[in-house]
Amino acid sequence: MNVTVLIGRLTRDPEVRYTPNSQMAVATFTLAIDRPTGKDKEKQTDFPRITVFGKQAENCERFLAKGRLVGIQGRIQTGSYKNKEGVTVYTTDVVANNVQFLEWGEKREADNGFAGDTGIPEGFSSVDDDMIPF
Amino acid sequence: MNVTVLIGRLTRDPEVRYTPNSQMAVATFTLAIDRPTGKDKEKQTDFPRITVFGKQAENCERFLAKGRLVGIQGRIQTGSYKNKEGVTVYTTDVVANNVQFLEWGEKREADNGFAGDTGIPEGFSSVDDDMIPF
Amino acid sequence: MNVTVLIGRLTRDPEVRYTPNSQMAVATFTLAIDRPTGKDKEKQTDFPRITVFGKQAENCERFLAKGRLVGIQGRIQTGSYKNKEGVTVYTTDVVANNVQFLEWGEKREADNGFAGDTGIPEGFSSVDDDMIPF
Amino acid sequence: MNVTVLIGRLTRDPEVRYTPNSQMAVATFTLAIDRPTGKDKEKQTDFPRITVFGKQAENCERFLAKGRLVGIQGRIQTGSYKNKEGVTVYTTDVVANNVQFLEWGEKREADNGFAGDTGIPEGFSSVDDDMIPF
DNA sequence: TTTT
DNA sequence: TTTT
Repeated sequence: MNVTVLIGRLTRDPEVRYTPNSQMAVATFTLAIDRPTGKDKEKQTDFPRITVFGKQAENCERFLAKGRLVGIQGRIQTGSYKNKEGVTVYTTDVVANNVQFLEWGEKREADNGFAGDTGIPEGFSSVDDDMIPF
Repeated sequence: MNVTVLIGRLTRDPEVRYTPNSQMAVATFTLAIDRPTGKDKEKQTDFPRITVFGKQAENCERFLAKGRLVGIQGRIQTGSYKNKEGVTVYTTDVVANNVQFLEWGEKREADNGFAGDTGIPEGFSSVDDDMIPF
Repeated sequence: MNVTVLIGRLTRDPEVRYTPNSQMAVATFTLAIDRPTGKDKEKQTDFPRITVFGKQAENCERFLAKGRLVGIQGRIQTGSYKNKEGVTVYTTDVVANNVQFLEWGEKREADNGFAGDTGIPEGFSSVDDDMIPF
Repeated sequence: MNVTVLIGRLTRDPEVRYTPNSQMAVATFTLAIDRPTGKDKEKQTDFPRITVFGKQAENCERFLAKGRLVGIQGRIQTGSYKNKEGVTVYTTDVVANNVQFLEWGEKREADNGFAGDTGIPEGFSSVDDDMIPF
């Protein structure tokens, strides 16, 4: 059993890649979720990273943007990759099997992030067909 | 909203630390959760890291051991720390607010891991009172 | 373990009662949640009944209204009562421990439902202190 | 969004029916889940009813029995039927899309419940193809 | 008895 | 660095 449900806002526009073989869309983004905290403590926020595959990834690209509110149903997925120094980095993501758009309206102009700054974790920059979870 | 429910087996005995001020117990361990995968694909497993605070942490120390099956109800918590090279490492854990023991029996002899090998992520090696989430 | 997470719209304004002794607020309402269904099948909707206690119940009264979108985190609670014919009726509700308002704006004018039509299930019409789940 | 995760024990052996057209297996059973309650209050238990379809229903029939511990991932489904007095009865069930067996061993001898006492709610006694949720 |  |  591995179930996660989140409601939060995108910290940036989603990034979309395509797997080399099946050309399946893979969208990734990060949610900001405020932690319910006693009034004495300072506000804290969690930033889980979300991965979406296939048709839903394409819809995320079309309809989501920085700041938009979404509900996610998915599961925790762990992995690892070697960074350019050759050291192993461990990752923990939420792979969504259901993304619910809780706010609509005109899609915002894309973030004017420049090319080198994708917001995508290094280990995911080359999405691959064996990442597809079904 | 930030809800996670997991059922899996401990990859090692839990590790327990105490916060310096309140002397609250903090247990950490990793679960192995097999991914339900088509029979054609090879078996895959996720390894989310769990953190438990307080009385429940003490019970984890007493009753859990490597291989034991547990149910976790919690939420995803993200954080970061600087490693000894000064580079920021991002972490994603599940902070449990409910641990359900699904197997009992004699607690196993502890893993004969030697002192330097705690299995605890570097960023957590000094647990601190401001980690307490309530 | 008993965890439920829902996102849906209120079918009516919430109803609020107070327990006789502690005078704790108890809000009840029903959510409409569309079932994701193949395009060939007709649209289907589930209508789980939600119960909220205490401060959150008061906030539901203030901020929620028919049609409003909410997220619920809670657990399934079953019970039973005898109706006026003396036959036992079994109930299944979701007791919320967290209600997240996903839409704001002016609270709508109340439904012009007349007095005898509370929308509250018979077994709940007399809320009682021993219903308080904490 | 409509997500429920439960861990509990069967109150009876599962009952299995087949839909008239597709001859798909439909298993139903009730879980007992103890409510975590302060030590002052008396112990309380919830009894949600579970419905499982298809191959998983067949596995439930083969491997589950009264008292066995299971994990359920599913969603809340509401419905209604008319009883023999012609009065409408509303139902709330959990439709499982994943049943995890948390205990194994020899399947127990079936409950010696007599024929007229199926433990299945009246409204479900004639399972029908349009109940299949996919 | 049902919501957008 | 991984469990049955």
